[in-house]
Amino acid sequence: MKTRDKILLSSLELFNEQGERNVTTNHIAAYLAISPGNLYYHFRNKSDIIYEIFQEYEKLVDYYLDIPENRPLNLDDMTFYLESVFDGLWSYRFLHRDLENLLDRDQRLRNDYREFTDRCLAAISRIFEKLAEGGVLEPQPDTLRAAMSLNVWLIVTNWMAFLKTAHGEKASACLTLRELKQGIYQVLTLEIPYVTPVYREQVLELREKYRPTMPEQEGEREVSVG
Amino acid sequence: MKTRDKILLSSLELFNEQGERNVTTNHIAAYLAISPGNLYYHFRNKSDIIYEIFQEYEKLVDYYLDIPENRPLNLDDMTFYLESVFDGLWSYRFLHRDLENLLDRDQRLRNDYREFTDRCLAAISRIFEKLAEGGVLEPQPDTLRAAMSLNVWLIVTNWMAFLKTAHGEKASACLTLRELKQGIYQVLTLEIPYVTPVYREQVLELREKYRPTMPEQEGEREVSVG
DNA sequence: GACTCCCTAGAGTATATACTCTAATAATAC
DNA sequence: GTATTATTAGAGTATATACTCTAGGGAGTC
Repeated sequence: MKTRDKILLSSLELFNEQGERNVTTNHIAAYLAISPGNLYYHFRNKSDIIYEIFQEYEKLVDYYLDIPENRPLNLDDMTFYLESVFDGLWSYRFLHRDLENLLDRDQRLRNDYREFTDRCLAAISRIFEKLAEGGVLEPQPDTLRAAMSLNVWLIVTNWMAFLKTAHGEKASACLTLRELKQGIYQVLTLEIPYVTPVYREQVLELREKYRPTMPEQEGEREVSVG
Repeated sequence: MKTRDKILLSSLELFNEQGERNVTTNHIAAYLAISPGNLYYHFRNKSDIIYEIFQEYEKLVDYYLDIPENRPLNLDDMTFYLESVFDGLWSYRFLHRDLENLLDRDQRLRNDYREFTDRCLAAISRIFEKLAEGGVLEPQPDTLRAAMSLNVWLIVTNWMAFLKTAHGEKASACLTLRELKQGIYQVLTLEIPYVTPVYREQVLELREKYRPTMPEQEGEREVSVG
């Protein structure tokens, strides 16, 4: 693998594990056993590394959120979207951790992220619309659907932060993809009232699959996640 | 005012405006026109300042979220809770910005925050319960109510972050309390399906008050907030 | 061999940041 | 007044971090 790609890959890995703030360019170089000079030969600065990783993330999510125009959506589609989005979040989880600081430091990123958000919100809304076409959800007026989509976005993008802050320990390491996907339970909770009677049972069943299992057997404490 | 209190006050102000990461102890001292030595005479380190500010925040929110046990809750109560909570968020908004890093750097804060979250979630759930008693909301099973409360928490605590990232410009400064309170619109959106028919109209009316006004007259772009 | 181009090493730098140390000054107690 | 304590100034430090600069190796081409 090319050094440049190694840098991107390792940066992502380190950022995800330790947070961007705690990973310096020198750390990345040391981790790869290359010199700082080498790293800076491939990237002008740290921001450029982050920006490039963000672009990968953007591509991935855009790919996931591609919505077929020729047919309505069903429950399987919804499951796929939810699973995919949380997979993406997991793979690039550092981005949503220190987002505000990242955006403050890089205007390109700020603009791109804003547009990215808009695209995602539009996609979520469109998914709701097509789920209604497919008879899974009750149809809703545009404004309500938009507000709901925004709520979904808020839950999806911040579920991980909640998990990390709700943990007692450092939590950076001990978070799992499985836990993350309990966010799907939360999203489905939001949707329940809008599910058509025909699909109600199925959705509730699907939701159960993501129900948080009380994690700590020590009986110490439980996050009251329902 | 005592120097110690001035430090706390100015720190809060600077943290809110520029983010904790961007405000050094030297900045705080310079802002107050005191020496670094003086600052460190009053506080052992930066973490202690943050921790003390957090404790104020905790007290404030705990005070707001005190729930009368002798009567059910009505719509005015709900409005009060929402308004108060967003006021509190506004006053201490830096805390929710870089929370993960703050918690990583201070174990006390981590523990306290975890308990704080639990208390808030319990309070939200209790409010829903009492709103049901008051006939405002339909009663819900415990698990659903818990999951809903968590969704409310996610929306409330992350609405500001969304606003900041959705803005095109640096946004640190140009965010207003008024905009922040559009978060109430989002929370009420979540509650709509559970409002009893008797109160439906009133809640929708209340919600309208917080509807985001399309902000930029330049016709440039609009955050699709419904 | 010499030239070029891509890549790499590694010492080095400017700046920042959290924090320390000493000495002096103001406030208070006796 | 004097002793004691609380407060303050301000220079200074250790460490970190993002980044630079120079020198050179290796591979391909002529």
